[in-house]
Amino acid sequence: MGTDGGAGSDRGEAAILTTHNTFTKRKEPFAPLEEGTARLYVCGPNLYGPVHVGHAFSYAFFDVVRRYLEYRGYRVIHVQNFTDIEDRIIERAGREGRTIFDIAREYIDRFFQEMDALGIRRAHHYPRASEVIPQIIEIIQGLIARGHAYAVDGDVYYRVTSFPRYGHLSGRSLEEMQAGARVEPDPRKEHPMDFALWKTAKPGEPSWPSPWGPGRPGWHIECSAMNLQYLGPQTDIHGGGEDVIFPHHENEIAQSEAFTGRVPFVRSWIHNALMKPPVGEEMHRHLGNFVSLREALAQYDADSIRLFLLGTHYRTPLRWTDEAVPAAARGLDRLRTALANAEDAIARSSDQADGSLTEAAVRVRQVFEKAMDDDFNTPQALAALFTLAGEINKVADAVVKGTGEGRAGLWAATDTLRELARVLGLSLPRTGVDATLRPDLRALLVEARQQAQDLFPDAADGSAEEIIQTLLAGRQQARARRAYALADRVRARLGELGIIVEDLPNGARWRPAPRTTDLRGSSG
RNA sequence: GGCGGCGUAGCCAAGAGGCAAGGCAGGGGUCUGCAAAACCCCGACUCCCCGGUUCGAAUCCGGGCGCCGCCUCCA
Repeated sequence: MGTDGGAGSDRGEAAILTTHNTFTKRKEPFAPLEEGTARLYVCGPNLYGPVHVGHAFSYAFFDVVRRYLEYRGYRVIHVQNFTDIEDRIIERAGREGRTIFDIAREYIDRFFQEMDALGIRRAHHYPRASEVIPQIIEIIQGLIARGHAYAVDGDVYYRVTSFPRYGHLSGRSLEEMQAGARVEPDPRKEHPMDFALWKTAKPGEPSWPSPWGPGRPGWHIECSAMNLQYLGPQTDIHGGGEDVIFPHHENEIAQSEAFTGRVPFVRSWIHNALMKPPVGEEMHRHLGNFVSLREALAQYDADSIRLFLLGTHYRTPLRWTDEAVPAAARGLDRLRTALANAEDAIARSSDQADGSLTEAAVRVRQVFEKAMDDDFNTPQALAALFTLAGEINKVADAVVKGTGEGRAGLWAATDTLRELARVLGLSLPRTGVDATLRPDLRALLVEARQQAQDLFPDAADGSAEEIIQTLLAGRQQARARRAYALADRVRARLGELGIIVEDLPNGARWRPAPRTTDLRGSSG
């Protein structure tokens, strides 16, 4: 077995991926139920409002989990739910005179737009609670039949005392939970910790017909139904923020295992730590102190945000601040610059071999894999990338100075850097300029032509990139004539537009400045 | 009250018995018309504090101090 697509089979290493399992509180070797296939379920958002950077952290991390599993040769089946039936959405719908489906549609559209922008690969299935009502009813009926649930006045509750392992995931016993209970127990419940599987409809609320009368599902049951529907009775990895360990995931285990009889429901529970807001300790949508993903994307580019998010291990809390994120953006610039330096050096390098850099690429890949194998240690993996960038720069520097060569090694190293960065979801785009800058660039060109028409041809129809190239070419001639004032002025003006110009021995190079503020905003 | 976690350089952050990764910021130097980038050199005599175990502890044990999460909806 393991000859086709097993873990790391194409890497020749018998490395073992270990993941921290919340259920056992230990790191365990990743061993999927089905050889070569990884079933991944990630708890998705409640659609009552926009997602914030904390959600982005969770989804970006699990995106990396998926990418790494695929890098390791697994076929991944990735499912993420949308909660479109829940108290807050219903409340909001009532307040705004809309349907819950209307609200859900708005935020699903927005969700995809923002996730795409962040470079998060789409899951294979995005079931919504409202789409699995028949499966939910079937599960509830099964639970009643097996004595794990009971109906009262149109509500159905899960009987926690019927499930001996209840509390294991969150590490507490029924007695402990009762001691800390902060809500008045519903007298109709057999046990205070019994939770709702089905809620009878209140006037004006959306409802579905059921054997217990019109009503709607409780929150936890949707995920049990979706798992069963899309991944089967057992899943390899089930993830989410650590705030949903209890009661959500605890209840999922109780429902799913009691219904299917298959244990464990999930082989490895993975929970990310929560992100803190710039000020305060908890970032919550209902507290109103969150940084929305939309705001974040307006201010920073996707790679910078990802680099920031992955710079802390996923089980360590991190804080979104106006110092830390720009610092990550500048760090990202170092990675991009290394690639640009390598390309520049390759262009002027003639020989074929450079053993040291080729070896460095192999070594860095090993370090990267070792880090990722150890419970997705992205900070260490990132450090490996920076090490490789440094090695690339050294060789590129030597090539430029004429003291070294290394075309083959530079190729190998840049390929490796790009490939491993992609596993972390970093796209490291070569360049690229905001198309909305074109009018400003045009104006700058017109201004330059007024100074020296012979140096700057009128690129009236050119794209933003072409205008930049025209400006740089003219500037180069100006420099050749020692017209430094003009050359420096063009460079400074480009700088104001977020275009950094670097004069290299063989010509000028440009790149977008690390985006640490909203260039379109008032601060720019 | 119960369960769990955290405290490492100016900032962010890995490491979990054997010379304290990496990034950002900072200082000096090389290169450059200048700038930028890159390269070279420099930074915790020490990992919240106090004890203990050990040849050896940031890492293990005990006790403090400070901060936080969950126990109710939350990624």
